[in-house]
Amino acid sequence: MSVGIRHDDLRRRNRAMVISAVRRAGQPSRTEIAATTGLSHSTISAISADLIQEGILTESKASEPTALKRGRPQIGLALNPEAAAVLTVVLSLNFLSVAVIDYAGQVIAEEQQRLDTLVMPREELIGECMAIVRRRLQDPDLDVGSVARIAMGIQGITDSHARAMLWSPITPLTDIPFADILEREFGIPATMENDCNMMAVALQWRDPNRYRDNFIAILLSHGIGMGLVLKGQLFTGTHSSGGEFGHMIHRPGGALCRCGRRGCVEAYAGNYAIWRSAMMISEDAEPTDVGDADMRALAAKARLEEGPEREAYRRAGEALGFGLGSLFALIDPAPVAMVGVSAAAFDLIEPALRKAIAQTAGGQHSESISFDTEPNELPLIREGCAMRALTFVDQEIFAPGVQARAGKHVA
Amino acid sequence: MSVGIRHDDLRRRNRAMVISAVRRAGQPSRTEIAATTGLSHSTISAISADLIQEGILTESKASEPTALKRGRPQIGLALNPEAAAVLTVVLSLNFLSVAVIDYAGQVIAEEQQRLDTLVMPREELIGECMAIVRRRLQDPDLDVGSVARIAMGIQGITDSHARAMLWSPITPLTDIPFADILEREFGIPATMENDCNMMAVALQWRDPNRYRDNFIAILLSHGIGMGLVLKGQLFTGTHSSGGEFGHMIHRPGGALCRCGRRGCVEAYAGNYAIWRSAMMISEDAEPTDVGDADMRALAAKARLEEGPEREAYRRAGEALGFGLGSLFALIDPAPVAMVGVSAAAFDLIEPALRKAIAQTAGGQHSESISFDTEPNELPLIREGCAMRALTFVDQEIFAPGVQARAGKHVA
DNA sequence: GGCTTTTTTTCGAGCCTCGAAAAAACACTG
DNA sequence: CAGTGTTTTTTCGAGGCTCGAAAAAAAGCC
Repeated sequence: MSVGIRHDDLRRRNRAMVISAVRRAGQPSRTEIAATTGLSHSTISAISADLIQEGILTESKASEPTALKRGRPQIGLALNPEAAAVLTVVLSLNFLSVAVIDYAGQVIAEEQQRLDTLVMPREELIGECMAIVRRRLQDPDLDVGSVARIAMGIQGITDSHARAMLWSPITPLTDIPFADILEREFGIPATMENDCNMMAVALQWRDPNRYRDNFIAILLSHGIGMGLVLKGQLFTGTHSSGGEFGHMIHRPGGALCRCGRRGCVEAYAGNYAIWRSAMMISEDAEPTDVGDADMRALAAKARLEEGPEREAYRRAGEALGFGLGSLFALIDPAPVAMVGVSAAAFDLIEPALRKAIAQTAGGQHSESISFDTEPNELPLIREGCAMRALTFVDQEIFAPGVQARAGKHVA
Repeated sequence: MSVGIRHDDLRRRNRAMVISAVRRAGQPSRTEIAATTGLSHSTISAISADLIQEGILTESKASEPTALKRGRPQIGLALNPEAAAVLTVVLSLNFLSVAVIDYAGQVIAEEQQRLDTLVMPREELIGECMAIVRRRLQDPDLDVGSVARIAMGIQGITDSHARAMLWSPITPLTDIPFADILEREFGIPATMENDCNMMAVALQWRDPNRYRDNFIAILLSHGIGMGLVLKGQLFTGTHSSGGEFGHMIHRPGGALCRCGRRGCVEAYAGNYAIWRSAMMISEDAEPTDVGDADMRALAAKARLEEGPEREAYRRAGEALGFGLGSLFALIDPAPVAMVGVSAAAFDLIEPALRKAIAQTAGGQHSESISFDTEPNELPLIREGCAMRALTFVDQEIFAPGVQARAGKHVA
């Protein structure tokens, strides 16, 4: 059962609330924070005084474009960029990218690198990841002590505690506990996040109006992934990162999927599946890697004329539509963001997708379901990792406060 | 954004925690409560003194079979049965059943009635429901003032706020706001709950070891319904009661479902679908009602010999298996309880079901997924309604406390 | 009957939030 | 430019809550 609320939890929670209000709103005044949190002005005043004194928040006087109003002007509160820093590591197919981000969310350094993820042996892959992180941490411009968190994102399945990569399409290797390895190597708390989950987190921050309580982010790439937010919270499985939308069964016993099973949504809508279908290769053929450029050429061809290419996208749309329909039967319809190379070909996918959804339980409001597309997943994943790490610092490091933290260290 | 924690929330939450600890544990001592809640002995002592003084809890001296131990014996705390009462109304096909339950969870009165739900006009159906409730409330043995909550359960789809029945297989009528009607009629707060959700709630109370954080209750009856508990919490859709497992798509464009669409899981696994298949009737045929006795006879025939009956159950198992597999792809595998008439025929369903699951993403641990069967859904639904209503009283009426409630009334 | 053990209550200290009032900081006005 | 009005922020005392330590209570044990 959930634990009771102790007296000191109260302050911790309300501090967390103030910090998150500032992170969300940009430069809210104390009065605005009081309004959104429902706490009294005196409480907000006391808490923000503490937070400023601890160097977590700053008063921003740079509110130049203030509308001239009577009365004492509001003082905007902002996150102090120097309060901390976080580091993001995004590992994708043949590509490794690292960024250092200040507490206010600005990128202050980054580094990228190509590497052959598909063939690298275990030690080498881990080694390269550690090396690039070490280079960034040794940057003389950076105060290493301020790096409070590392968030690593990867395509594939991670465990539900965000500690390890269990399986990934970008490497034959499995079960690499990246979070533990990073922590041991650098002594900085780390997590290993699923790419689609991070996309969802990023969308929530980018456009909180559209992506607030319930929405779906779908990665249309080599594989099909999903990040799901329900009731404002990231939905993860109980054992794994969950949301293996691509491996819902579209046609029992159907086309061969990369996962070895048959009839998965991905076996019709993944890049390799669209390619296989367009090239009139058997559905039983082993999945092959298809480059982004090839996919773009395929989409162009499909737009040009009727033919197997267009038919391939139609079938992808159908699979995605029935999959979404089944999902909507379970969770009610929600806005969908399509991300990845094939999202750029969403015009080819959409008609069949909508037609399929209309035939399912979720399709009652099929027209009202809205889709957004974003062809480039990498920036989203990094942004999601950054926000993940930053909110961790907010909630777990800064919210407890100095005396609480001091107490913990002693214990 | 979520609201800050005020000072008075603290007491409310901790009172709620103590009450729920007592409801869960039966007759825990103050020391046990302190251990499970993590609060100090002094706090538990203060809170329980209040609750006893308010007549919500009682000290139970009836701890006869206490193991003789040194030291001051523990005093068990129990719910005071007379603190309040709740009323459950379960409306199912041709059957209406009402029960009055005391605060400790014991049934103190009940009444049942047959009625032709399929053909009754709107006003008459509502009228019969109100009449049976009124009769129970007028029982001279009952203190009407103590009835604090009515929970109504129905087969079908309810809205996400548990206020109205949106659609049900037991009547052609739609959109009946039963909760509002009950509240207006009797002045007692009421809810309109989905049957499968209540089954899940009941299972959680009946066997908290097996059904704790993540599990699935599936109703195998005329239609196919599902109640889903994730992370210990009932999962409901954003608009409706959600979890329309029966209308996930099994075969795109396949058999005709009662809902008018094609290829739903229910169109292969609902009673009418099994019957249709066993009788070698076309998959395009309109669904017909099949009695429980007929279904039992069908199952007996299927057990006896190979033939279309056995094949029908096999196909039902396959549909359920692929549906569950897709579900498991999204939420990771969890224990499943099969409830309803066809759960008694689960021996006929299970082999094909397991075989299908094994071909899906969730099937990696296909053997480890365990199934339970319970042929009678009605007692479960009533029990779920009762617990729903009682925990509402716990959390929303008794937890705030008298002075808080007095304050509310004034405001 | 005194001692030990365990549970429960009591009591003062320390925090926290709140409301009211005061202070601060600005615009407007004549 | 001093006075007035307005809005934001801070200050201060009151009231509650939880906690730890100590005391009290209620048994068994010898």
